[in-house]
Amino acid sequence: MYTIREVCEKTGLTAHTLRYYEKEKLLPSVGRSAGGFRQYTDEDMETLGMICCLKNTGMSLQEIAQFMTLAREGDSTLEARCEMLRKHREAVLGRMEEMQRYLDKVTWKYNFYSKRLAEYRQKQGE
Amino acid sequence: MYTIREVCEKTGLTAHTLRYYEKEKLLPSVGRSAGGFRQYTDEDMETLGMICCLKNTGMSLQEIAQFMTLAREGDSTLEARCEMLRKHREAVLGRMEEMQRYLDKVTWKYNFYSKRLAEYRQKQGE
DNA sequence: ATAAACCTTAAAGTGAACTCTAAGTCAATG
DNA sequence: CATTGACTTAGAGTTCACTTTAAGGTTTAT
Repeated sequence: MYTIREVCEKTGLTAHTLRYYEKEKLLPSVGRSAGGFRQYTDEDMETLGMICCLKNTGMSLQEIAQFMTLAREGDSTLEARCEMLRKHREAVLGRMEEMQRYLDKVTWKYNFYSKRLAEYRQKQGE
Repeated sequence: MYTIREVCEKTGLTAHTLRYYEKEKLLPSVGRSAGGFRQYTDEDMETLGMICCLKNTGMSLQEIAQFMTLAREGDSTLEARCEMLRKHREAVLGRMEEMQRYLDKVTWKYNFYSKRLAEYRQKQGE
């Protein structure tokens, strides 16, 4: 069991964000201590890992909430979830190819600027 | 010379967005026809290409505006621009490595779900 | 010459994802 | 047992990147 503070440290999310994710149904309702404090289980941590993975590959919180809601409904939603992951994986692959192309352009520009800068310094030194 | 419409078609940006970018100093002030309509030059198109490249690799519009403003100030800002590109390139590389790690996780999850789905269907069929 | 399509502006509105505030409760330490 | 600091809530506010609106001027086709 982890306190919200410990979960913040482990995930890099703020306490505000964790409560927000719970409100938005990304996480199931987290268990509470006698005093009403949140107590995150290892399973919650697993779910959070998946949330971060999906979020950081560009899935919207809304879609993540949808996925997580399906996950809580059991095996009858396996097909729908499988399909969501398939599509998402395709999207990520496409995004990475695009990024690679843009990266090449950034690299080219950087090299171009480096050369121009060297020339400029040459001229200044004369 | 291109009308705003032609530029929209070439870049995939809307006319609203193009005017917005100009207002935010991403583009220099674009030339106008007698009637006051924007006329984009090939140089403007080049700049737009760079803007899209930087934007699509995660640079904020604010930073792009900064970069473009420096570019208009001439060679004395070469060093600053070079440094911006170097840092941005690093960030993009880091982002891509992260994406790759997350992609592996998504792929793993997808395969896991596919297997579970096959098992589930097996059971249903019995 | 007039209608339809396209252009202009400033400014308000939108949606996503937080982020902060206020007012109060709980837990650990001197 | 009181104080300090972490936790609770609902709800308002912020930032980014557009996106739409309102009110009007321009161009092109008939």
